[in-house]
Order: sequence, then structure tokens, then C-alpha cells
Amino acid sequence: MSATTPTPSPAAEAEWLHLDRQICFSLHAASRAFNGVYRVILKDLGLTYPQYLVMLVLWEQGDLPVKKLGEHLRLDSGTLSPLLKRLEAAGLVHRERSTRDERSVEVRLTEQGAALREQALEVPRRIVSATGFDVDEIRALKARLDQLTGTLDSAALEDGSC
Amino acid sequence: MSATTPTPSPAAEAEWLHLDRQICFSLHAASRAFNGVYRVILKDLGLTYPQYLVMLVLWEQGDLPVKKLGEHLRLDSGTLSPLLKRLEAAGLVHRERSTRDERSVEVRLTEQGAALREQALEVPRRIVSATGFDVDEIRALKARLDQLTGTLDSAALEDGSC
DNA sequence: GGTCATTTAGTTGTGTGCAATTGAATTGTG
DNA sequence: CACAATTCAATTGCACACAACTAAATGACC
Repeated sequence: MSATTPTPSPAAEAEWLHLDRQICFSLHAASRAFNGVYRVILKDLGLTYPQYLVMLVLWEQGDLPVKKLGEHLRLDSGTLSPLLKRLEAAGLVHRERSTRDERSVEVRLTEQGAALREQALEVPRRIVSATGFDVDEIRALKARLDQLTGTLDSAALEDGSC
Repeated sequence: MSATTPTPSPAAEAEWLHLDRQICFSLHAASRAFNGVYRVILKDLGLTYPQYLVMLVLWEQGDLPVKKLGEHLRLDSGTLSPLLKRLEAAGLVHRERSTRDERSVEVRLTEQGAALREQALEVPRRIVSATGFDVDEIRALKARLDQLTGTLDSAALEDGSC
């Protein structure tokens, strides 16, 4: 229990706890608020937020195996498999075992899925408008968040005590 | 379908779609990366990230009815009820119908729940360390995110077409 | 005092997110 | 060729998040 670091005063640690409450709550709330705005806007397209992310990747990258899709989105098959099933049930994508490598499943846009892109074109404008930020501010925030994600990911791997 | 707004060129809209893919993915990824780091660090305490948020509020504010807890965290009973049940099963909180107003349920820290705060004192330091940011940078990011959340929430209420 | 709207928790159903496991297919190695 | 290790998708189990609904209690109004 007596750590190697010189223990800070209890009052100082309590302050950190208070700060932590503020920070982690802020990020958590921002993420959910964003999700909420997307939910409203995407309802017209019949998509959830994560489903929209998948469609964005497919519109941009074309057909992809589940593995590649997961790398783009940092999601594993545990999340993607049921999500893709729903997209398939909605008629937006088609899943097919690759003939070259039968472990792999190719995700292809259907005609309907490709056509949905037209309706999605207005989504970003509405989102940006909802944030109240201009494009430069958004880019700056994105850079900040990417930096944070990168550091956090490497920190999670190390899993050190401090 | 011919909107009142002067339709931007398809190429420009496609660029926005590309930017949107970058932005919403960044926030989504940052949120999950944060969640992941908390998951690792909180495992020692036997708490999930949202459970930790609840405990932080209780440590700071003392006993609260579910309603107040929900206001602090912006969560409704659909999320809090099962979460609080799990915290109660873990022996960290106690739930009791208020005698003044029997609709209300008071959430109280148990002795064990209050004692857990001691072990939680080191969490923020480890989190901040994992972010690689200094305190000022974190405060700045928090301010940014709070601003974003505020704007998004009001935008979600209006639900306008743009 | 009795009726109706409101407040408050809880429940149900859907959709992620992630760890852990399973099972099939492929690759590497002797 | 045989056999072990690896890769990939799917499944299972658990824990949010949120919309929609239920049920009980309270308050407001006539």
C-alpha cells in the first residue's frame, strides 16, 4: 500500500478526483450529445450512428471484407456481425463468403445502399451546423481528439501502474 | 425536392461527407479509447466507467435521490435503475424509498462504498498520465467539449432542418 | 373530497461495445 | 503429407444508452 511515490496530501488528491469527475463526465456527455444529434438527423435515413459510420466507410472505400471494415472503425466482429446483419436485413448491404479465402466475408453495397449516399450528402452540413463550430475549429478539435486517442491506446497497451 | 437553399455542387458535398467521416469517427474513437483506459484502471476497484461516474457524484454530493443523480449525469432511470441495482448487489450503495415522497428512491453510500473512495483517489492521476496531456490542456479540452455539448443539446431540441 | 395531470422509478425492447469462446479455413513447419 | 499455430467471422454473455411504456404516488383544480 505504501507506494514508492511520495504520497500527495489528501486534499490535493481530492481535488484531482473532483477534476476527474469534470473531465470524464465532459467527454462522456459530449459523446452522447453527438450521438443524440446524429440520431435525430439519421432517423430520416433509417440508420443508427454506428451504422452510418459503416456506410460512410463503404461509400468511400467500396466493398470490403469485415476485417478491413473493423480496422477502419476499430471495431471487432462481436460488434460488426450483428450490425451488418441489420444493414443486410434493411437491404443496404450484402454479405458473401469470399471464394478465395472462405474465412473472409465480403461486405458489398446493394444498389439501394449505394443510392442512400445521395440522401446522406446533406447530413454533414446539418451536423456542423448543430455544433455551432466552423470548419477550422472542428478540424482543430479532431486533431486534438486523434492525439488523445493515440496516446490513450498506447497507454492502454502498456497498462503500467503509472 | 428542389430545396429552398441553393444546392452546393456534388463535389463539395462529397468533401463534406469525407470530413464528416473523419470528425464523427474521431470523437467516437476518442470516447471509446477513454472508456478503454478507464476500464483497465477501474478493474481494480470492480467498477465500470459509468458506475465510477455514479460513485464520483455520490462521493462529492452525498446521498441523492435517483432523480437528482440522473440530472447530474444526464442519465434517465432506464439506465440508472439497473446500474444502481448492480452497485447495490456489490454492496456499495443502498436504495431506500423516501418516506416523505414515496415516489422517490434515495441512494445512499454504504460504509464499503464510502471506503472505496480511498482506493479511487489514485485513479485520476493514472488517467491524466495516460492522456499525456497536462492539466491546462485537459481543462482546455474540457471547456471545448462542454461548449460543444451545450450547443448540440440545444440544437437537438430545436430539431430544425438546418 | 374527487378527478385529472404530473412526477418518479422501474420495466421492456433494441442497438451497440467488448471480452471470451467457438469453429472453420489457411498457413507454416517438419 | 501431417500437424500445430494462426486468422477470421460468428456467437455468447454482460453492461450501458435510450425510447416507450407501466405503475404508484403526489399535487392541482374544481
